[in-house]
Amino acid sequence: MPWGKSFDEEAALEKAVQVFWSRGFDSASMAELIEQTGVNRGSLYNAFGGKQSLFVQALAKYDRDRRKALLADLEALDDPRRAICEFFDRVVAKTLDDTDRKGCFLFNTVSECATQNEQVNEIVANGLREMEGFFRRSIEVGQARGLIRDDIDAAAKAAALLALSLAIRVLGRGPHSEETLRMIAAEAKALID
Amino acid sequence: MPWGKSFDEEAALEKAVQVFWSRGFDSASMAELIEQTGVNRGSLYNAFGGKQSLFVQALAKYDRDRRKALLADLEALDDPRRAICEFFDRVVAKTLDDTDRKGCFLFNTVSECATQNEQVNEIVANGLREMEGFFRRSIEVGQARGLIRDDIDAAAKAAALLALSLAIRVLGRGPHSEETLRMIAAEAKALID
DNA sequence: GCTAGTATATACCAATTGGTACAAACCGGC
DNA sequence: GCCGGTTTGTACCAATTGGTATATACTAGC
Repeated sequence: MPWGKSFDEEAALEKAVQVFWSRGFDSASMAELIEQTGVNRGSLYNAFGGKQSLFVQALAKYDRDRRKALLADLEALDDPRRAICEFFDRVVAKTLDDTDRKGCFLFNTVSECATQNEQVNEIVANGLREMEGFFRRSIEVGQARGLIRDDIDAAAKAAALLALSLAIRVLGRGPHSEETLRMIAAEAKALID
Repeated sequence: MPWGKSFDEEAALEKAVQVFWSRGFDSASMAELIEQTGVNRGSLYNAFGGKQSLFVQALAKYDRDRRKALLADLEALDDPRRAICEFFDRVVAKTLDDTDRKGCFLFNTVSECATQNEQVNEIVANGLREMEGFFRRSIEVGQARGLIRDDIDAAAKAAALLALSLAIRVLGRGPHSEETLRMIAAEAKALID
């Protein structure tokens, strides 16, 4: 094996992320993927396999680079209450910034799960599970440190927080008022008061 | 005009609702629409116009037959607290029943708004607005009757309730546990305690 | 400079996309 | 039984779909 691939696979995959993120699996076309990645048709198929396989890798990259990274960031604060508040501040900010209304790739894909393969379902399920886990852990740690009231049900609140963050991201894709999104975020924070 | 249409336009439209509901606009094909409605290609185009126009009419029918009807039903209870609880009980029940994971046609369409025309955006915006209005009105009436605490912000809670119902419906389309959905519904009810 | 693996451009494929055209069968009012 | 509009079946359209094939150009190690 004299030498390896030469084009930037990671950069191409990132472009693919953008396409699938804004269009979803079905509506994204290989033509657009090829155009946006700038990679030749044959090379794309050779490097990533078909459309399905490319989608899985794109979703996995998004999950790794964005979702995992964000949660790690917030957990590193080592301040559970602030982590949750910051989470919602960032969600709202990202949503308001999101001029082309792509929303969240992971949340968008939840709606496509029924028509997707097992790998996609695995990534989505794991992503949601870990987000819920982040909320639950934050609450429990907060309670252990006496920063959060002890009588709240961490698991229940975690589910509600996941739900509210998903709703902000989805509503952000449609007709919405900034005020509504902010109110939802405020209610989320109020859940752990 | 000697005589009118002969096939059942309403029944055909209901079939179209089912197709768009489960597939979304992009992924639904005219071939499937024609097959499922049982109406001939030419007749379909003649009666409803193109795909876009058919989608608008299908979404409008869903909005009218399902969303509007449900809210009217609940408001007729004339018991705001029970109306909200019943709303979430029904949302969870429908979601658990939803074996093909179609979710809610209106909520699904929120995610497609960016690529849809003004009429679709209008229906979605109005639907969300009226749902939020239903929650807010219920809370305010409850407060006026002394059934709901007076110190809660009706507008803020209404936004949160809308968000939670949307989240239940969306999460129901992906990998989820019944327990999670029930917890979210319980948290929704707890918001007005 | 040869070689082996890679990238590119292009042509090609069958199938499907949304949409149109049209002739024939159908039907109620006259 | 004729008439006007409807429904139907079918053929057809250009464009696009995801995917494959191939011939050529490229590049690094030998």
